[in-house]
Formats: sequence, structure tokens, C-alpha cells
Amino acid sequence: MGRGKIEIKRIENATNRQVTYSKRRSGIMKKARELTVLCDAQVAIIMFSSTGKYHEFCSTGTDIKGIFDRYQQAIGTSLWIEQYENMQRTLSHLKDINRNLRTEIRQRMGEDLDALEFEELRGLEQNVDAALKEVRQRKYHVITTQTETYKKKVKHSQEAYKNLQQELGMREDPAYGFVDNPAAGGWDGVAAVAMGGGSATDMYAFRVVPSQPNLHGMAYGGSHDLRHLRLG
Amino acid sequence: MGRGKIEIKRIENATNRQVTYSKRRSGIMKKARELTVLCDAQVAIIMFSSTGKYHEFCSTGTDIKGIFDRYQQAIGTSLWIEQYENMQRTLSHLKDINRNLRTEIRQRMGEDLDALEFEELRGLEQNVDAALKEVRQRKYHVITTQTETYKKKVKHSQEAYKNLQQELGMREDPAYGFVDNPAAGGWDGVAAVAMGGGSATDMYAFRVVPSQPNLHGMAYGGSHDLRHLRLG
DNA sequence: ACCTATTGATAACG
DNA sequence: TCGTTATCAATAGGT
Repeated sequence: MGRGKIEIKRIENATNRQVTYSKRRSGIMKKARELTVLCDAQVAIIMFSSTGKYHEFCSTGTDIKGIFDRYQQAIGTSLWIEQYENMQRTLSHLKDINRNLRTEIRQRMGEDLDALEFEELRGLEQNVDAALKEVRQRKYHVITTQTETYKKKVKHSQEAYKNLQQELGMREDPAYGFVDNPAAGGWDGVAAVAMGGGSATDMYAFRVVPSQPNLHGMAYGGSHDLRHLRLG
Repeated sequence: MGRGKIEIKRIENATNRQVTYSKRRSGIMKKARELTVLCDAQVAIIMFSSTGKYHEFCSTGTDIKGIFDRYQQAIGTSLWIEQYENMQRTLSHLKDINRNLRTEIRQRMGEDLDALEFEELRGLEQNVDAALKEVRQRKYHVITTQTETYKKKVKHSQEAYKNLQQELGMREDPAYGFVDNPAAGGWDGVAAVAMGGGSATDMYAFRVVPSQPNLHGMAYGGSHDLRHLRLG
């Protein structure tokens, strides 16, 4: 219909295409509206033009969601069920992994060891033993580094003080003087205590991962509390 | 159009209504198809007749779900994505937890200790040390229990054998006789070796949670491989 | 947006 | 549901 018949194929002229889209779109919308009234039908239409603009039609007395819910009921299955089930699978997989991780942590803490075979116990023991050596080594490294740093700071301050004295021509005041060799209980002493290893005094209980404190306030406060988490 | 103009209001004659529905429906579908071709548009139509029958149209190259996903994106606030996003949040929360658990395990294995403060290191050391004691104790318990069990079995078999001999009135055949006190390297010997603690020979690396082997074949083979997991 | 010649859709009927 | 056809509606191309 129109001043000439047209072939049903993509209109190459963009302007023409846009005009035709607009005209025919309103034509379809009108037809849809007439259909719903004449035949007491429910209709939902969604359109996207080649330029990305969207238009919709929906029969009165309902909405897009309503018609799509009815549609999904009609075809028997949800359109999003596949995606939903995929996520469910992923979720339960992650939960399984987390449960295993938590179990491993508990075993590494010396709990729930009943489930382990002897060979596994033996492996765990060796592994924990090696880990303990690593941790002690690291602690030693930290404490010695810290000690050296403070020693240098003391040395530096001391020299700065002496230079200041010389520059001002002042005599040294014993009350504010620095001591070259700190007494027992100084930095070297701290290092010695630190190397003493884990004693019976459990003044600091190792619990959470300190480098990621942003999660502490969420759903758990430590490894064990994770067991309360019930998601999905 | 037709042999006479009609008023746009509900057709009361049911048969007539059904006929009109059928004709106009196919008319709209044709128009929609032409629109998608002519104007390079995407169209989705769902119709329900007054009798409950449903019909749909969808432009080629996509499907109802695709167009509705795009529609939901276009209008911003979604019809179904809400629960989808809830799951996304849950997922990323679980992933965060997962990451933290893995970090804790790595730290309990003596890795990634750089992020820890001294006091945390100290706590970790004490904790691992205590865990090691627990594991050793458990291992000792297992090995002694096992030893006792085998000893009893040996004893029992031995007596059964003797009873058998007596009952049959046979002489003892040295080749098949039981020895009352096993040589060095027997069960007591094994226990002694087991209590030796984790030596440098790491013949068995502790890796997965043995009590839940059903997950071994899934996405990871051990604690470290979990880092490769990228879900969602 | 509007106009209108022309084609397309369809109401009524068989 | 299918075909026919007189009639009305939609619209292509131009302004």
C-alpha cells in the first residue's frame, strides 16, 4: 500500500528506514490495540529500532510482567530458569568449597581430626610443622628488622644531638643523653623473647585474615562463625 | 476494511470474535515480520486469545528471552533481575569468604606472611604450635589404638590356630606358626617411628579434606588450585 | 508533519 | 479453517 509496492528487505537509506519504522510501528500498535478490544485478547509487544530506541505495547488491564508470567506458565518453563539454575549450581559449588576450606582450617587448628586416616594425619603433621618453622622464621625476620630500624634511629638521633651540642658549644647534660648500649631488656632482649616460640600464654588468638579487614563486619567474625552462614 | 466498517469494540458473537482474532493476529504477525526486515528492528509479541490460546512472534536472530533481557536493561529497573542481583550479591559474598579462607589457609601453611603484623604473626605462631601438638597427640592415639587392635587380632588368630591344632590333634608346623613377640620393626616399632614427628622427608603432602572426597574431581585438586577458580 | 495515489488487510459470506 | 471479494485502512513517496 502506498504510492508503489516495496520489496520486503532492509531499507538501506537510514532516514527512510527510520520514517518507515515510525509509521509501521504505530500501525502495528493500533492493530494490536484494536485486537485487544475487538477480540478481548491480551497482547504484549516490545520493539527495538535499529537505532536502539524501544517501544512497548500492552493491553489494558495487565502489564508486560503479567503477560510474561502468563506466557511462562503457558509454555511450562521459566525463560530464566536455566540461568537461575546455573547460579544455583555455582552457589552450591562455592558453598561446598567453602565448607571444605573451613574443614581444612579446622584440621589445621587441630580440630575434627577423627575423620583423618593415619597417613593423612602424618601428612598434616609434617605440613603444620613446616608451616610453624616458616612462621617462626618470618617472625624472627620481622623482629630483627624492626630492631635494626630502631637501632639506626637511635644512632641517628644520638649523632644529631651530638652535632647540635657541638654546634652550640654546650656541655652534655647527662639527664638527656643517649646511651650507646641499651641495658638487658632492650631491643635485642625483645628479639630473644620473640624467638622463644609459642608459649602456653595464648594472649593473642589468631582468627581472621588481617590483610582483608573489610569483611569482618559482614556475616562472620572468624573462621568458626562461618558455619552459621546459610545462603541461597 | 472489509465489506463494511466495524466499530472498535468487543465482538459479542464468539465465533466471529475467534475468526477475527485469527485473521487479525496473522495480520499483525505479518506486519511485525515486515517491520523487522524493512527496518532492521527487534520485535517480540505475545498474544493470548480470549479462549486462552497463546501465540508469539519474535524477530530472527534473537528470542523472547533475549528481547526481554534487553527490554529490562532499557527500562533500567528490571522485572526479574531483582532476585538475580540478590543471587549475584550472595555469590560475590561467598567468593569474598572463599578468598579469605584461602588466605587464612595459606598463612597457616607459612605463606603470604608479609601482610601480617608482628602481633598477628605471634598469634599465628602460637596457634599453629598448639595445632601441631593436637595433631601429634591424635596421631599417637591412632597409632596406639591401631597397634592394640592388631595385637589383639594376632592374639586371637593365634589362639584360634592353637585350638584348631589341639582339636585336630596335629603337631605344630613351624612354617605356619605365629610368633608371640614380633621382631623390631613390628607394630611397636611403627608407633615409635610415627611419634618421631614431621621429619624433612615430606613423603605425603597434606592437601585436601579427605572426609569429603566427592569434590576432588570438580574444579580444584587442592588448596592452592582454588586460586584458579573464577566464578560468576 | 501532511497529502494522496496506491497497495494491503479484512468483514462478510460461501 | 479456507477462499473470495467488495470495501476500508495503511502507507510509500513526495512536499
